[in-house]
Amino acid sequence: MSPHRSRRRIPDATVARLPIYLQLLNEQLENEVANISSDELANLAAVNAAKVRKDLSYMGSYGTRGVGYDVEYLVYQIRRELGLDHEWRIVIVGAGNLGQALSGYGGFPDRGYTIEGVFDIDESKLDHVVGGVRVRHLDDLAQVVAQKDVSIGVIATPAGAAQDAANRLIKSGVTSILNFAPVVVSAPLGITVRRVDLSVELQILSYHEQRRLTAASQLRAVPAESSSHASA
Amino acid sequence: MSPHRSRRRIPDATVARLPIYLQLLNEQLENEVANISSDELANLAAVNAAKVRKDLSYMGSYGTRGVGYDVEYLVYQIRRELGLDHEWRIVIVGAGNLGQALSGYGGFPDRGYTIEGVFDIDESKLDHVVGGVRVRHLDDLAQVVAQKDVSIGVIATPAGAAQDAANRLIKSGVTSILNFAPVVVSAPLGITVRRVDLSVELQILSYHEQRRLTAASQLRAVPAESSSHASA
DNA sequence: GCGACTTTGTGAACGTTTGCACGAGCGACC
DNA sequence: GGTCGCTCGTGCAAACGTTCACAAAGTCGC
Repeated sequence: MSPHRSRRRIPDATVARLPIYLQLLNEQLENEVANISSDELANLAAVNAAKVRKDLSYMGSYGTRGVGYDVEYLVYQIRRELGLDHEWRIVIVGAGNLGQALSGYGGFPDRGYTIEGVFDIDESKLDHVVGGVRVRHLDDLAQVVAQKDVSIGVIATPAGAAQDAANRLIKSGVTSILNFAPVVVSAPLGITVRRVDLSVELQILSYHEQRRLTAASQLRAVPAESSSHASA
Repeated sequence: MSPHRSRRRIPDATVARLPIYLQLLNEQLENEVANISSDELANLAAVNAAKVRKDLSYMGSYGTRGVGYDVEYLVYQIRRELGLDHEWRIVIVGAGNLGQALSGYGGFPDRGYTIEGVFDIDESKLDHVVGGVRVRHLDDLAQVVAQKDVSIGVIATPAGAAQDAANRLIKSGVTSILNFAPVVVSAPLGITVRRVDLSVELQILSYHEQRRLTAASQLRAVPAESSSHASA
């Protein structure tokens, strides 16, 4: 079977960078750039060139020495490795501001994610159309998940409703959950849960900002340590 | 001056976890839990207890052996370390779905972030009130930043407008930027930029999902490797 | 005040990630 | 077809992060 699937395991740190490379490479394609060196890509992504090469080498990717990488082929390879070469069907629970922002987020359909439904329990939100999808009652979740064979659920509810949303998603048969609510939801083994808290990033940012301020006021006249972090 | 500021540098990995501990501890406070052990906190955060202790020890925190940590004091310490013990004034550029979601995001004011303005160039969005703040024209950005002494800018524009937004923010005097647009924005040294791409997380999730699927179909009858990742 | 028990704080071992440095392969040009 | 210059792929060492394991330091009951 599958002659070229799933090679050696790719390090988590690398997996986290692949989507960024992918995006940058897509931009290059739009600008009709056919070829790119690890050094150029590294500059775009604000990382080290050796890291780029090592990351790409995990995919068994072949660049050409003396030349660089074929952008189109690289895009193809990264997409395949991330599983973006087939369609992912997702549902969003919570049709508030965040749920609406996510439904309308262009990055999703672009990358092969189809939003099969947006759900809420608030009567006043039902039947509104957000991002081209009609908001349905949460009670219809299981049916849609089963019928459309949805494997990923996105939680965009307030904190208090997140665990319930997770339970319903899991019961419906979803196996991966992306949780935007600012709580830790628990799930049985075998369910992958990732958490994104918008305010966490802000807190990390203000930590660095604060650090810079106190450093500046304490170590006056000492040259500032290198700042300008980029990417996450 | 300042008898107890800025001790040894805290590892990035720890800084990224502190906001999560903080949130969990706040929940405990609401439930009138006055004391917590590293083991309990570790369970809540889905991490290892030794990691919790080490993380907390970087702050010079003192738990009590045989008892645990005083929740309230821990909250105080983490807040101070993250710089949440004073007010941060932020502005949001982009009043689309995401900008609105962010303005309305409860987690911000809760943690000492004040939204001083939401800006857009789309005439049709001006003067709408989102999250209690009136949308103003981007041309007013510099004035507000200067007047209110804003130090953090959030970019919630479409990809194409992000770099311009960043330039304007930097020119206005903002020193830290949180970028939600799916592009890498460049900034001079000394400006801290963090990037959050909502679709990156989804791609990491689908990578794992895909991996699980192919593993299941290839290594049938081999017990599944431990899954259920938690947190980011 | 003492012994049993609990939980912290941290040294040391281990694993992962990064970055350097350099050999190897490719294209271009003479 | 040989030489030169460029860029990949990767072994290795250093940096960083995680986990174990245990002494130290506390509580509690008697």
